[in-house]
Amino acid sequence: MASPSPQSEGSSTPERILDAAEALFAERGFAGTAVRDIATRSGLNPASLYNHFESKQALYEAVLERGMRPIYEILDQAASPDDPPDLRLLGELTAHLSRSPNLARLIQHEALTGGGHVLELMRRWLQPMYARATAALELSPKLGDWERDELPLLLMTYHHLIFGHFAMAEALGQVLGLDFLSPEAVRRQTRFLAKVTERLLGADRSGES
Amino acid sequence: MASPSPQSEGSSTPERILDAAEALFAERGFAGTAVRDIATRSGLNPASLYNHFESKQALYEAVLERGMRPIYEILDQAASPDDPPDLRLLGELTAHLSRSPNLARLIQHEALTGGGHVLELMRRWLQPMYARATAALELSPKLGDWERDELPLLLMTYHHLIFGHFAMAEALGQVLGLDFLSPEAVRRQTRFLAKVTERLLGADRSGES
Amino acid sequence: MASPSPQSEGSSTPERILDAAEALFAERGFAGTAVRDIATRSGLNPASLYNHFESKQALYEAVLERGMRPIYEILDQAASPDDPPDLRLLGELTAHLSRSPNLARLIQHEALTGGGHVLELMRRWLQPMYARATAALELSPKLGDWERDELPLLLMTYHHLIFGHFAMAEALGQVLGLDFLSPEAVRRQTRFLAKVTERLLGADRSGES
Amino acid sequence: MASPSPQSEGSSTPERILDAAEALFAERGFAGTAVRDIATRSGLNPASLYNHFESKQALYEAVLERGMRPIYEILDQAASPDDPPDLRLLGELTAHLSRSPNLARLIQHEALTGGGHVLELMRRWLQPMYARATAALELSPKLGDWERDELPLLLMTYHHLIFGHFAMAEALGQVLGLDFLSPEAVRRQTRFLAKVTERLLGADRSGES
DNA sequence: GATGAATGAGGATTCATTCAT
DNA sequence: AATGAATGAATCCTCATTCAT
Repeated sequence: MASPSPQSEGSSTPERILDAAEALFAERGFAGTAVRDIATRSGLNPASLYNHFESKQALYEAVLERGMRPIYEILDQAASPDDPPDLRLLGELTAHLSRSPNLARLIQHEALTGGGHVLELMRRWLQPMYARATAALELSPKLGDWERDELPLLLMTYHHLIFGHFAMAEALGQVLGLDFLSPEAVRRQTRFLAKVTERLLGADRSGES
Repeated sequence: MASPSPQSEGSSTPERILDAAEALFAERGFAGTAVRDIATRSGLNPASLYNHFESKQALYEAVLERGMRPIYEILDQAASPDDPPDLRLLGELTAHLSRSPNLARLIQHEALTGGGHVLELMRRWLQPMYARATAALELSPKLGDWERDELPLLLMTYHHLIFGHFAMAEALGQVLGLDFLSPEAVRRQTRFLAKVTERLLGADRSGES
Repeated sequence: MASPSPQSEGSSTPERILDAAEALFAERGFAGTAVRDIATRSGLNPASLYNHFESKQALYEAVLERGMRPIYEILDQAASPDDPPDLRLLGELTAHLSRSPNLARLIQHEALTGGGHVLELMRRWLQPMYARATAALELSPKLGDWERDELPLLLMTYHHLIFGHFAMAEALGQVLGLDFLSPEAVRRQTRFLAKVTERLLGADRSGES
Repeated sequence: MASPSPQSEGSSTPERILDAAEALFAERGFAGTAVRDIATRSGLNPASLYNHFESKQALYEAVLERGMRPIYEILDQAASPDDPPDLRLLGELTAHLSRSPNLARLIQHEALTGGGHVLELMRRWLQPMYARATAALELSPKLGDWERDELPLLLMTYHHLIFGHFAMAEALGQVLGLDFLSPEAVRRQTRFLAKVTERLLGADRSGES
């Protein structure tokens, strides 16, 4: 059910474990993933895994931490008051997630099972993420015709278009017979995001973007 | 961890089981839900549950079946060549899901764990759903400036704005301190959808909406 | 390592489990006893055991509870201000423990590992036991030449002569090649206790015994 | 759960290990003690421990050996035909055990779990100990009114009053709110032993005390 | 002598499921 | 239709021990 992954050859043991865990947690969720499978995929005995991580839960959090850090950094540096919702930011996020779609699935799993043992992580990660995003949005030029209480909805829309998109990319791709992760598809999604942004927030309808 | 739900008092035993299962599957996913907890929440002994459903898997599918039928029907009757992506359809879906947000979470769980023992269900439910929606979209008047290969992206966007929205409503509501399920919030979301639709697909840029 | 015990045939399942557990806990202590061995000795699958007791710890406490109750009752009814430390009490305790020497070992295990997860039980059982015993002792006629702060030492002496004796009976019996549990040996120990009591607390040195 | 003990600073590594092991074995018994905890308490990695002792079992036996030697020597040199059961012997044992109460607990653990992998040790240590003690007792002057088959019972009594006393000192002290290990308490126990001996074996009933 | 990493065996416990009542 | 009791398989994790460094 889980054979040693080829990509993680030269890396350190903890990294191999994190890779294996990330893939399986993303695919099956926390409860659906057996420690034994993570171990097998890392080429280890399950017991060895506990030399590197204290528990399944701790491993899960390490996976999340490692995955979230770059996203956090992208959000951090992107507090610039540029173009509408910061097309550069959207582009970078899209690029990053297209490279590690597991991450998007992990985050969506988190969001779905919210109430449980991970709500703290949501508080720790998602909330500041939204705080920053809100701040960025408010600096955006043309918010004219959105009500203040529609802002969170706009934000969620972007959340869906980025995280939701890549979280469902693989599954939906299979069902629809498409590939949402090819470089071309990623370019298309980036272009799509720009177009959507232009229409939702963008330049005055009479002028150019 | 799971006490008998008050709302399902007068209903039949299978319905009480389905209610309990729906809530727990939505909250914790398939793997994260224990049959014993479903039984407890239904006021039953775990063994009794097997008088009504053949297995956990069968119960899960029954939950999905029961939940999906009304959605399927909404989609069915809404193949009318009306206004942009059929605002009435969007409104009905929104209304329905706001009443049973569990369903939205279930569907998103399905979408996330795609590969597994549920892919068949995705094929059975999601694919026709998308087929219908695509058909509906293509009948929409102003698709002028969207490329053909952007259509699935538009579709996904609507999927997110409907299913993703209500799937994350509870969790995100907690984190952001908002209530996305109040009647008022549902009205706002419906209005928001209309606005988004108007901008994405709607009225000629020179005319009115 | 543990074959179904013959003595516990007709009894109820929980009782069979308690019997098995008592024997093994007495022999090997809490940490040294495997749930699997208790199950085997009860003629059960380890999982079945959890239909009757919540955990190993809970089972252990049930064993202790069941074993302590009769002792507690003996102590209860023996608050009579009779002869020196109530020879009848000593006799009854001796008789009882000689019939279930496991109990004595269990109590000594408890006393030895004191600090741990069982200290609460010690507080619950041993302390009142000592309180009662102290009260009884103080009513004893000839305490003349014992200092007040020697009372606990006298108490401990009796604790040893009763509980310690039967706790070590089997092991020491093997080493010394004697049988401390035969009816005759029990009578001898009872006589011995009376003699010791006579000398330690008993009758005036000049008068009768 | 086990932090490096302060007292064993300057000592050699094997001694530090023996100290840690003695404390933990005394507290939790053999089965209840994890090699890892011994290592931690010795300030070592579990693996390092195996540079000094072949196995957990070997370490346990080394602890017992080290602890028993002085007792053995005390018993050895005390075969003198002095006063009733050799008050000096009792005093020395009491003094020694009050200084290392762990030892008393260890011995009682041994006595309790008799049947197992330690019975050989009992044979090796306890039996000669009793042999010597018996010899010593028989040289005692006033055994007049004890039957020959009561001798082992007298012996056990002394065993309890010495080993049992210090084995339970800490635990019982906590429950009763007393300190049985303070110098004063040790003096009191010594005095108590003398008094008991006087009454059980001592001076002619008609003469002086 | 010390250690980080590895492991097979076994630890307690939970799981979904069955069956006699 | 309901349940208490039973169970094999699997759960996460700890154990004592080994070995290359």
